[in-house]
Amino acid sequence: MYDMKTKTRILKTSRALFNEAGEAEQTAVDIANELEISPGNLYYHFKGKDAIIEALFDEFEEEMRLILTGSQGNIASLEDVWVYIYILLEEIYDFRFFYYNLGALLDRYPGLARRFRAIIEDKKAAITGLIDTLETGGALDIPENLKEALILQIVSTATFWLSLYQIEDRPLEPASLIHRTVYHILTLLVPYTDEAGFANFEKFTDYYHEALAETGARAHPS
Amino acid sequence: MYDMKTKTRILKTSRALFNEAGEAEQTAVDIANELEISPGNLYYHFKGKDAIIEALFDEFEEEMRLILTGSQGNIASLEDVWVYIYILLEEIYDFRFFYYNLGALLDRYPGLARRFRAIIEDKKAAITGLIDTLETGGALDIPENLKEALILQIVSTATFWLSLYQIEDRPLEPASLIHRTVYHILTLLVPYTDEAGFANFEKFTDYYHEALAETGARAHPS
DNA sequence: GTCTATAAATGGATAGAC
DNA sequence: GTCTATCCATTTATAGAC
Repeated sequence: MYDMKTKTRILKTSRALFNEAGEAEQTAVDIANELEISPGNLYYHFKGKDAIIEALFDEFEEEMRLILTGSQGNIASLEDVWVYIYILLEEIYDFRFFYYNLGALLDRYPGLARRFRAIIEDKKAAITGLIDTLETGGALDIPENLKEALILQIVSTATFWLSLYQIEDRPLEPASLIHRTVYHILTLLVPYTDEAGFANFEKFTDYYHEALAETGARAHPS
Repeated sequence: MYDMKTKTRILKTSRALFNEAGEAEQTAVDIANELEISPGNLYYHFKGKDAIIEALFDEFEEEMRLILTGSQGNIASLEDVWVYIYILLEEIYDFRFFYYNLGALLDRYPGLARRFRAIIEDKKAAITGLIDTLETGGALDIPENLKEALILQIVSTATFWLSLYQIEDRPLEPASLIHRTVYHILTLLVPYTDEAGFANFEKFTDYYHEALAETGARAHPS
């Protein structure tokens, strides 16, 4: 931390602060205090909180693009889907403050709205590609008139899962949270798998419950 | 409008303002201006914006409870489900500003968070009851190990649908928006219906496309 | 109940010394 | 690059007259 450039430290600390305590709650001065630098110094590096958020979005956008436009050609089974979705959700978790405040944020920074929309489109394309691959490989068979809605459903879940857990307010470890959501998404595909795929899914169910148990959470509220 | 008590007018106008331009953007003075009363007068009736929001939530909570805990015993077909979900989403639409800013809002008013969570629980119970009724009637058959996830999926969609369309940013008439979402939710049930149910669903598909056409929107982006 | 006027508080932003 | 000091703008909130 000590050898980082101030500009880098500002981004790192801001992100942590936003994720933990909410973006809307943090002022420029708060960030400066957390870093133990003066507000003046902060403003020397970034023209206010807006500029910091834009820079953070740059980072987020780049990493999302890497995941979403990377080759999904080698995904052949539900196991592979599991891993892929896990990685996607993990990345979202690292920038979760964007998702907590989405509405307010896109209102305040219209430039971001356009770019965020583009990420959603990439997500849609990635999921579509993934499903097509699975269908070609014979692991899945989805009626044509349901496919579009199913894809939208998956994209939607992969976008708003954090909001749902935020409301539920049962604090879960990040890993459980993500496991649970991946499980949830795979659930959507199960009706369209063959017998083998269904058997596989049962395995995932076990894995999911184990993962929850490991981190001290429970699959079902008491 | 002229014969309404000022207190009522404040609530009515605030809600409209919040829904149209975002809650975070409106100050107490903005609301007073819109009503053409003085800020002092506004503060006489409500101890600031917080008090207004709480009063609006009171209204929302009551109407949601009426819908969610009302008798769903007479729901026997997918058609009935369609109507029921439509009414639910319509109510949410009337208080949509709560949903745009959900994260920030629940952070700012922790008291609201508890109550909002209770509404989600009611939603979950209502959907569960509805599905049980359909299963008893023979219209649906859902594998036991998928049921919980399916219910959560429906609740989640019925909560975050507006956020999704907000991002998509294709301004739709409220009616199309709601139609589309109901269609979307029913899609989740289709894999578990019998042949008759599936045929019925095709009819809904047509209805859905007609509804979109009527309001000048398109089912698919060009 | 409603107004005008004004105080108090907060957060955003910059100038100038080091 | 970094600090201190300060200013400006916005929003909240209240006092006191009508």
